[in-house]
Amino acid sequence: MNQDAPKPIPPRRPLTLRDVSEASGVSEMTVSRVLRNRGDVSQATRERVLAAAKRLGYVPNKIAGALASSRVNLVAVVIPSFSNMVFPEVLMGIGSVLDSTDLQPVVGVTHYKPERAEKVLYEMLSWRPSGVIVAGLEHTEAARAMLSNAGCPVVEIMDVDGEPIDSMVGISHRRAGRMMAEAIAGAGYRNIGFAGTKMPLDHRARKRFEGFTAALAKAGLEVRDREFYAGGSGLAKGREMTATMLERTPDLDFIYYSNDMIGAGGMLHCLTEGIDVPGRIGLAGFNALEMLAAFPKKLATMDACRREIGEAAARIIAERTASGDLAGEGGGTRIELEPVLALGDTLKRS
Amino acid sequence: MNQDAPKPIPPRRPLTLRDVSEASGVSEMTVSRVLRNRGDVSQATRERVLAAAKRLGYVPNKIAGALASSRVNLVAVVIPSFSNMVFPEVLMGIGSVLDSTDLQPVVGVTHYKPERAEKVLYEMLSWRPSGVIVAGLEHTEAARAMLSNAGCPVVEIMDVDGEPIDSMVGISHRRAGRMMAEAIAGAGYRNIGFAGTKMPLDHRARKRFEGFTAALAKAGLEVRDREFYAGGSGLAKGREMTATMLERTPDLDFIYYSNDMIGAGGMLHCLTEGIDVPGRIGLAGFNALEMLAAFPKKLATMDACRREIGEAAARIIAERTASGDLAGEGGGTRIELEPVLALGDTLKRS
DNA sequence: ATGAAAGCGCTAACAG
DNA sequence: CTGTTAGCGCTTTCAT
Repeated sequence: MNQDAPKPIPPRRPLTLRDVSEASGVSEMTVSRVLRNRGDVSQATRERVLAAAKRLGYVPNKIAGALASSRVNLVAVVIPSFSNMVFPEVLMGIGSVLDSTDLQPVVGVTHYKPERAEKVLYEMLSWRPSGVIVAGLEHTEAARAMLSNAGCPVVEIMDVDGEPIDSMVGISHRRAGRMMAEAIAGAGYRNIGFAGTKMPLDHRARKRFEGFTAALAKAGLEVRDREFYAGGSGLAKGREMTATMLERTPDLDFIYYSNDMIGAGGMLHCLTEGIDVPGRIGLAGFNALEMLAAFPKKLATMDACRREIGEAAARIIAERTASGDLAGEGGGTRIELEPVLALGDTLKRS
Repeated sequence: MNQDAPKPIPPRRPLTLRDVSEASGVSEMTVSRVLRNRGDVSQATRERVLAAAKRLGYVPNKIAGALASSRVNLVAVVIPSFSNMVFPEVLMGIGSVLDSTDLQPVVGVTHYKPERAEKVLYEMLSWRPSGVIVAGLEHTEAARAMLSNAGCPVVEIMDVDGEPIDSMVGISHRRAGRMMAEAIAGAGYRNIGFAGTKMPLDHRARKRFEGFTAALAKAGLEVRDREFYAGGSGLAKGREMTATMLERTPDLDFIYYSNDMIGAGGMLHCLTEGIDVPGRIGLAGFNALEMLAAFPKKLATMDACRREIGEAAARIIAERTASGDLAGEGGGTRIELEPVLALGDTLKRS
């Protein structure tokens, strides 16, 4: 074997800076500088070190680095679920912004359970992240205490109906519900049903519903029928629920769905049953899933600005991290995005 | 204010074990023992410590803990994308298994770019995770080197057409493509088209296509037309591509789609255009998305066992971590799952 | 059952 | 430009 081209030797124990130092004949400190592109190092030394590190297959130990520097390039992201497309889209927004920094998102999932949220948060904060992005404004007392003392920027996302701990980015779900109710009532629908998820802990869905009923009340209307589901495919459930409601309350002339998946399912039901939409019955969902564009009829919906929310939240963390403003001296940023109504083909123009 | 119920004082600097030690009058070491449920500590001391920790709002510093113990409860998960439902489902499988351990998944996304995969991997390995789960068997040389030397269990998932570095869990995409081709040819279709994503780096899609064409060839057939797309909503793209192909090659009697979203789009196109499916033309997708169940017609598809793959991979990591078998003395586990064909309503029974 | 001492692998701060 | 010296906050190990 050619001695001038030594093969990397698979290490038994993880390599340390010291190994690279010895292999390159340069002090640990200088190796550290080269590897982090910090300070002035001569081109010659730099190359020697890089060559040695590469040949050995050295991967720095961020744990030690983080402990020594008390800097951690992790951003904790706490979301309730992966299952519908809404949070993946928020994550994509976060990722697209953080990709151009050296920050890295770390995701924790709570399944809409406050006690899990507490645990996930505790776990993540114990890694001393550079920032926290958490869905929603409602937290247990313990979670709120942890967030207040996190010692890093905290951005609560999705919702702006409440007081943030630090910063918040989102839409007003009450307003979203209200806007939809006004559009529906304004278009002349009178016998309105609601289909949603069986989730007392989905505060945003609850707020939309509250805004919805409040605005209906103002128009002298109330929800004529409602149906809730848990688990399973949204699309299929939407079909079932729609069938159920139309049978139970035949004179319904509108159904407001708490998300686009069940809304699209309801629309499919009407299409296959030959029910005239939006004449005989109008339909609307929530989220503005891209998917809707492909259906024969476009469901009325409302854009929740998911990607933008992720981007804005990540930007807040990135900026505060860059400026070293850990405590949020500025008093925290508040960004309310505008949910945009899309009438589509399932809500009569008023 | 009641002096017996002192309020937690928001700390300027993160609290340390020492703070809890001083507040409780117990040595740091004992505090550490209590907080980790390790060793014997008297009930009285335990309570004092717990009370102090809670009152102060102490959150342990895992960075220091990990450095001292060289134990990290993180599992690195490297996936190409969040955008379709396939990887979120894998993540749910992983999560469901790790939730009952003290391991925590950390997700990195590569966007199907080898150079990003390398960077993400380097970044994650530098946190010395307890295990790595990475999608696919194809890696750059550098990535392969890092994985080989990771010093922890490495599970390559989704695909089994190749040699794993350590363990692998997945299906054979070549075989999946072959099975579908056999079903299609067996049902009597002869003018077969293919619609897929413009992704030379999606090796699994490529392997399915290879298996597909190989099996067609064996039946004396070849792909009559093909169409590729990039980006955008799958559903909408599926419609467009289908329209395009049917115009260009009117005698097509089957289209095989590389995923269910575009397949469902194609099906919607046929439904709205009144094209007889599966008589005039047959359709099939891939993934067995739950969503398909809600459409008026069920698309023929193949289950890629996404959730099961996630679960099995997580189980391998969890077991190896529990048994301390970091190096994979057992030689690595190989699990090939069986993709299940679902004919649905869009592929004639043979 | 509890404590004291010695690092884990790296980086900040300072010295040359 | 490069090296030296102290820790970072915790856990391991060994006393007591």
